[in-house]
Formats: sequence, structure tokens, C-alpha cells
Amino acid sequence: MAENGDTAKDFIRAIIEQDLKSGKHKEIVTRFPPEPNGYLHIGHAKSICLNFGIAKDFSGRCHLRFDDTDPSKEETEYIESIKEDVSWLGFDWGKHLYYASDYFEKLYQYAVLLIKDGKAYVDSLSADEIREYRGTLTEPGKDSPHRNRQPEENLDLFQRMRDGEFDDGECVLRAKIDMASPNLNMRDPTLYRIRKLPHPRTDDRWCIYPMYDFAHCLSDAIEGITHSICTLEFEDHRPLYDWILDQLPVPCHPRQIEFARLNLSYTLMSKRKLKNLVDRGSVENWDDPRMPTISGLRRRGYTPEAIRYFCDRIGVAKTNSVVDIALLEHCIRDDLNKRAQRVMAVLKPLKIIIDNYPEDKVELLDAENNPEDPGMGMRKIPFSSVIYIERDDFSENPPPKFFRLAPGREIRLKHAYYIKCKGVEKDPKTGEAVCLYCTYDPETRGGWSADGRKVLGTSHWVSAAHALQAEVRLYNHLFTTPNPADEKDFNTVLNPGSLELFSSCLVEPSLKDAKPGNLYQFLRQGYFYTDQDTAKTGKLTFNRTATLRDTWAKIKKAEGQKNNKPRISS
RNA sequence: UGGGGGAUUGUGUAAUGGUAGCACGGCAGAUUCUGGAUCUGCUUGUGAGGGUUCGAAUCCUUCUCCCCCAGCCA
Repeated sequence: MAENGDTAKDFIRAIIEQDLKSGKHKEIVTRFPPEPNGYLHIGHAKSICLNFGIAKDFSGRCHLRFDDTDPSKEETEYIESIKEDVSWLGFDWGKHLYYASDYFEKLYQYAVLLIKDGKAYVDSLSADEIREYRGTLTEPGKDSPHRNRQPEENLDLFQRMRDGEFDDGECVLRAKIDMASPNLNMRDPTLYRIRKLPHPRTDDRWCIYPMYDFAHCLSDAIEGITHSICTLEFEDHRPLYDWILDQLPVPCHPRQIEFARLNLSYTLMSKRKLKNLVDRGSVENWDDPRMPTISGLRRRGYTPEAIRYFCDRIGVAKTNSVVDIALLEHCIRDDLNKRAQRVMAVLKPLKIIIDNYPEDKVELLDAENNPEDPGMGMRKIPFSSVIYIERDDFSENPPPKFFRLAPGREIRLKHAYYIKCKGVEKDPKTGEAVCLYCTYDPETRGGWSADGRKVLGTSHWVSAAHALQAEVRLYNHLFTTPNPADEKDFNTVLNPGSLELFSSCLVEPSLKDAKPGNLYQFLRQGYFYTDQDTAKTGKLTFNRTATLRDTWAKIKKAEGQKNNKPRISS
């Protein structure tokens, strides 16, 4: 799979290349800075691939740094999941694992420096008052009455904040910049707030915590980051990022560059909203296969290769955009087509009795494991007089273009024989077919006919006596609209059919040893991932990763739309 | 009504004054023991107006539309 092959250089790599060429930098250092307040999603994968990818492309390095400055939201569980997801994606931070909390003491000393320089002060206004004093988008703010406290007093107050003498919200440390700035971020932004809360890593050693704007730029500088890549909403923060670094004796001054975050159609890309889906039980958990989280995609059957391939192809730019989820699906199909073992599974079984096949005979037929890769070898599949095919592969009154089994018609059973439908037994109440009576042609063993006659279609099947029971979960888009985030309440556009459960499927016996994580292509149906529940419950359980492209489904859909067209009477 | 960004086909992304290309999707065909895969062809695009130039997606200008910012979140 060609990663970084023919894709053009993005604007960030162009900047970096220039910086290398001009001699501004000799080595490139980037970082991926997640806040451990939720699970990583495919949007983060874009950032991970960008930052680690750049480090790789330019023989530099990329740090994994947790931005853990808000103990009210952050948890160790998230730290662990993030590390797992980043390495599962195939990236290695080596010894460069850092935490903003590692720098709390340094950060504090930098703040002291700012205070001594008269560039920061302790404000005793309440949060509400600070908001009022900040002004609005169109009106300047006004100075806090505490703005002109002298450095000695500020130093004393700041030390006492650290010592725990004040309660949450009683005071904050603010940068002294410009209350009239048209950029609200520059109107004396808060640098430190009091949070008497234990921190996942520093426990109760601190009760004051630095804000993002203060911690992030300094952490970057401390680590020698050359290019600090973040998303568009931080563009307004860049003047503050630069201001702080300009005031302090830092080892270097990284360049912040912003790019557009990823949006994907038919899903959400916000940790807050995804957490909401988990909390209200709309999905099972963060790793529900319907979730766009890395862990959800993993459990859905996505491979790191496919995700990296996807991230490589969506590009990097500053335009807000929504990528068609069909591209993600294309990427996983492209990967799985080459590597997934083919196997036969019947989701909605329809019984077939082959009248002219000896009742007690069993043949072992040869089947290729992957036509795309002969190296994957062959396997044996048992055939006998009673089999099951897919209910959808039979129609008593076949519509046009239905190339499958019907009364009097002949089809091929994949890898087996040609069979012809001679009779239909129906449920007297519903009229639904419950059993078909067929004959087979012994001359077509393996699925070939010496006389060269064509057959309308090919069906997958399982032998009734040998099939294994399995549960199959078919996943569809989580939302019914392409842009659920645009909705006032995204819960109203949840797709009620995002999960279709089939608990009595029949699969071929070679699946007996399927292990969680194993990937298959169920012939003619799609790609499937062996779920961890297989190990827990002992029942074979498969998650559909993606459907195969399905021309027949498309035809049916088109017909349906044609028939549903309102009649216009003239 | 302040500030910061952005606009190329259905979607995403290239082209940095010189033939608007690629991918996905869609459509049509070939091929096929998966209605899969593969192959071929097609697929109404430079937000609008003015200007500079032999030549403009690209430079200048006016306008329009979209996104972000008033957390003691990141």
C-alpha cells in the first residue's frame, strides 16, 4: 500500500522543508499533545499521522505529550487508552513520552519571572466579574482594579495560591497584556487557576494548575519542539503563544502552525459529543464498533494500515471540510481485499434438500482462501445433501436482473456444484419459502461445467450437518444525516438501524478456531472481524467491518426510488 | 457592526503567471466460479464583478458567503 507515495506535499511539510533548507532548523521535532479526557478518534489519527509522519519523513522525532492541566476532566484510564491507540496505529514515541504535569515546577518558576517583570498579576475578581470586565467582541474591556498590584504583592499572593490559602475561584494569575486588544485572547488571559482537586499524576501536590495557553507553548519550548502543529481554532491563540515565549528566557521558540481538523460524514468528531453517546447508552462504550474512535474502528475490524492510508489521502489544508465516509470505507476494503481470508457464512439461512445427492454422503471440496493471493492457500469444505443458502439468493418470482436461484433456474454453489431448483415448500400461513428441493449435476464438481454452459449466478452456502452457529452484527452509519453536528440535537438523527443483530447465522466449519481479531471476507457479503465476545461467551461472534460493493443492492435501491416517485397527474 | 481564518467538480485535494490534474463517489462497458476484485471510458469545478498581463485558480481591487473567538476547558 503506497503511503506517502504519489501524494503532493502539504503546506506544513512545505514550510518545514523551507526551514531545513534555510538552515533555521537542523532537526525537526514535533509532538502529539492529547488531553487525557476521552478516547482518541479518527480525527486524532489525522493529527498523529501528520506529526509522527513528518518526524519520519524528515528524520526527526515526535513526542507524545499529555496535556494534563485540568484535573477536573482527566483520568488515568484515558492516558492508557491513548498510549495503546497511538502505538496500535503504528507509531513509536521511543523515550519521548512526556506530561505537561512534569513541568509544573518549571512552569511555576516561569510564572514567577513574569510577575517579577510586571507582566503578570494576581486578580481577585470573580469569574463572572472577569467576564464582565473582558468586554465584548466589539467593545474593549476594562482594567481590573487589581491590575496594578506591585510585583512583591503579586509574588506573595501567587505563593499563597500555591500554598492553598485561597479557595477555588478566589483568585487567578493573569498575564498583563492589553484589555483593549481586538483579540480577546490578549485581554489579560488567565494563566493559573485554583483547583483543589487531586491530579492523576501529581496527586495533591498542586492546587493551582496552569491554563492551556501558558502550559502549551512553554512545554513545547522546554522539549525543543520546532513545529507545533494544532487545529484551526487555535489560530487566535498564536499571538498569545508567541507573546509568552517572547517574555521569557526559553530555550527556543517553536512555530505554531494550524490546519483544519477532520470531519467525517454520518458521524461525529467531538470528544464531548462522543462521550455523551456513551454516557446515555446510545452506544455500548467508547469501543463500540459504530464509534469513530480508534478503539471502535479497531473493534470494527479496521487495520492501522487502512487508517494510515486514509489519513494520507485526505490531505492537510486550512479549509474546513467534511470527508465522505465512503473514502474511509474504500481504504479498508482496499486493504482487506488483499489480506482477508475468504470464507462462507449464511446470515439468513434457507434450507435446500438436494434430492439426487446420496443422503449419507459427504464430500470435501477444495476452496481457495484468497483469489487475490494464491499464497494464502486452499482449504477443504464439506458438502452434503442438505445445505443452506442465503434467503436473499432465492426468489419465487424473480424480478428483472435477478441473477440468482428461482424455480426452474440453475445456479452455481461456490466451489461445489451446479444446482437446479425443482420445488418450493412454503409456509402455508405466510407463503414464505421454508425449503427448496433441488437437483445437482455431478458433472459440475468444483463449480465447473465441461460443456461450458453458463449459469446465472453463484451462491455461497454451508452444509447443514457441518455448519457452526454464529452471531453476526451488521453495522451501518451511526447517524441518518451526513452532518449530525449541524443538528440542534444530534440524538434526534441517530440511526435506529445502526446495528442489525443476527444471532442464528451458519458459518463454515473452518471458522471453528476463529480468534478475536481475526479478519475474514464472508463471500459476497463483506468483511468481518472476530469480536472479543467470541472468547468471553464461547459463541462465534463477528462484526461487519464493511460491506462489499454491491451492484445488486444498488439496482434494487434505484428501482425502489423509481417506484416511489410521486405520480404527477396532468 | 471587532479580530482571526477560509472559498478549485457531488466530496476531498493538487496546480505558486503557462494544457485545471489526482483520488473517492456516480454512470457506462469489458472481464470474472464473489452482482467482489481487476481493466477501460465518461463524470456541468477555479464564489461574483472589475483590473494588470500575450497569458490569471494564482497578482491588484470591490463584493459575497462560510468557519473560529467574549472558559478560572483544551
